[in-house]
Amino acid sequence: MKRQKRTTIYDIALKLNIAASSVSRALSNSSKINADTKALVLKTAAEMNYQHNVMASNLRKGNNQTIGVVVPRINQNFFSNIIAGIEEITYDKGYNLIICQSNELHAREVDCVNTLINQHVSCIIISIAAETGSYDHLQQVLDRQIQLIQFDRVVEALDTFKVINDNEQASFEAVAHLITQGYKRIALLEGPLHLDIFRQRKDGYLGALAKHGIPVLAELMCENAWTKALGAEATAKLLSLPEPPDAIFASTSDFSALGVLEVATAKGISVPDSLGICGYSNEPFTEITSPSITTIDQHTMSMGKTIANLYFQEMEVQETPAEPKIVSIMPELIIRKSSQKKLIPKYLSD
Amino acid sequence: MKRQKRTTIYDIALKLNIAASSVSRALSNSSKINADTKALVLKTAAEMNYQHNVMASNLRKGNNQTIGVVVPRINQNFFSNIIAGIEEITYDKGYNLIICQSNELHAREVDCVNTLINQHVSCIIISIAAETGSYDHLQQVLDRQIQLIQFDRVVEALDTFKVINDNEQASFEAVAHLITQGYKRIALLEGPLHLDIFRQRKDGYLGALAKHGIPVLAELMCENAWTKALGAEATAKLLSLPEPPDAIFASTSDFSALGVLEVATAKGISVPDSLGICGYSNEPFTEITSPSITTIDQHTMSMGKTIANLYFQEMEVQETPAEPKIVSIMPELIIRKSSQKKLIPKYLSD
DNA sequence: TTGTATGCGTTATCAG
DNA sequence: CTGATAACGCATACAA
Repeated sequence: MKRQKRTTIYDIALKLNIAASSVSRALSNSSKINADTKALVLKTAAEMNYQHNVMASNLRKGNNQTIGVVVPRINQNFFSNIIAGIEEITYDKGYNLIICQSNELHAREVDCVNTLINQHVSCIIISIAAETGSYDHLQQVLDRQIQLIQFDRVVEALDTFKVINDNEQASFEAVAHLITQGYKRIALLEGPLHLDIFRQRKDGYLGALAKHGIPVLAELMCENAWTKALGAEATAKLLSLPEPPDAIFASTSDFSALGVLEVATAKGISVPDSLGICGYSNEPFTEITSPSITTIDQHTMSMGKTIANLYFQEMEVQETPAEPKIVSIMPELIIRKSSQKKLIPKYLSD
Repeated sequence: MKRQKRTTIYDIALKLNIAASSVSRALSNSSKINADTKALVLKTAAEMNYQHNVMASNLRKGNNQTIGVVVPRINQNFFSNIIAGIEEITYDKGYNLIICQSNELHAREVDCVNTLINQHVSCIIISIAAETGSYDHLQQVLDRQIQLIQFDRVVEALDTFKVINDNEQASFEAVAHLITQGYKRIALLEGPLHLDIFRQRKDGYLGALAKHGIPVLAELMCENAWTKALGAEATAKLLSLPEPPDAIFASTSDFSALGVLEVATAKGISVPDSLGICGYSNEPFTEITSPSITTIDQHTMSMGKTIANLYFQEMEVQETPAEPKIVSIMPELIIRKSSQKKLIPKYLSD
């Protein structure tokens, strides 16, 4: 079965015995068109089941009302919320969203970016994959005059718009909170340090310890503990140290914090009394573990909106190339039970 | 700053002093081209930083390697997993994915579908919004010869490809399991019954009761209890009945099951001993509540892959319009602690 | 306000 | 195998 020919503006023009350009003007709501002709065209278009061809229109106009998004994984709370936020705004602006996932693989990320370049999207919004690699593909985007916004996991060296969380400050506050609660040997679960976000979180941790005059102990810092399994593994090691920590800041994610909690529970170590825990991300489940897990909310949905708004406010019309801007969003420490030691009243502890 | 002109096949043709059509053939890997010219073109294209213009190509070819997806919410585990699954396949096939969310609103869903029609996507994959409404917009899709796949929440009356879970069978098994565990008064939390999936789940519930000769009691069936809050509310009512239920099947979602659990815990009712609970969806958190929640896994990721494969295997090339097909995926009952009553040994209970 | 003519970047057709 | 040319559907500069 052959695909049926679609109605074009020429078909309408023919039927009404007017010029195609008039039809075009009527449909695009131009000011230079008689109200009556416009009404007639609209009516006829509806009757003829006319559907605007965006591809042709975009080709002619040379711009494509489409934004590409590349994330490591679509089905991860953090990212799906951000995408939802972005979509909320772009939908209102009549833009489309093309979504790709890199699966944390650099090669695939490059592929996705190339696809989006081929599509001539107006803007690419990206959070880079964990796998290390060069950043030529992002430079390509800039070279081709396509707008680029990095978020969360950004390449600092590249001079682009960026929307990030203030990871360092958030981590600082989390660790300061643990210290205030009376924890003294605070361990850190780290993510891959070639990603800035994890370095920043580590800096926050170090800063808080320094501020409170607590010594930094190498044995309490575990590299690459960024999944539930790896978090559990690291915790098992930490808890069997001669002098185990009395708190663990799982700076990588709530999943690793969950790993911590499970190991502690299995070993009969009471949380928060003997071990304080703080995660990162405010995954829905942190609220319902027992005890509930203290964590950091990254305001993901609004982060997505911020990203999209950045494009529409500063980049959509680029008379002069807008000066790249870094927007920092302040995450929020959500204090729950896993970090609230039953404080010994002052008069007793003195 | 003006947007710099992009390199086109004409630029390449000019430089090499050959025809544009030859360049096109070389780039599209045609067979009717000399290997040497082809190599030369490819080399020159790379040097000139040529980038294929998909918009122009699609316009000319009249087909668009793009698939549109419309879901109620992107940031919902079930949907984001399905999208991830779809993307996995479409990526391999070189297709793009345009994603929209209806926010459960009918008007917005219609809007999304129209946008996708305007984009002339090859296929629309949709799970309809909860809000009731007409289905003209879906009929439109069919009328315009655009492939349509419905999944999960489908309009049965429309003769399209469908990928669904066997909700009835899954619910049947869940309730049968509760009965086997010794629960005798099993309540049902229902979703909006104009959505087939919720009707099917109810049918499964009724079927299991019938099979085991358990009377159906209207007072144990709660309509519209499909969020955590509504589930909690319904549970409070159920538990204050003169003869309260001894198990609750939250057929709507794990969130409502969580509502059940929280109310029960607050009232000091022991789960699973005095109250059995079964949810639906296998949200990550069901594993870590205490007690963990028995639920139904819908194999979402593979469901997404099934959907995409359906398109590529049966619909991409449509010599004759393919006969719509319904693919049913069998969900899996995940038995956890919330439904495992400590059975009283036979010799004591007799 | 309306019509005419042209081009956006490709690819398909046809003749060579 | 290669080149010339038309066409995909639309929007715009220009003329009327």
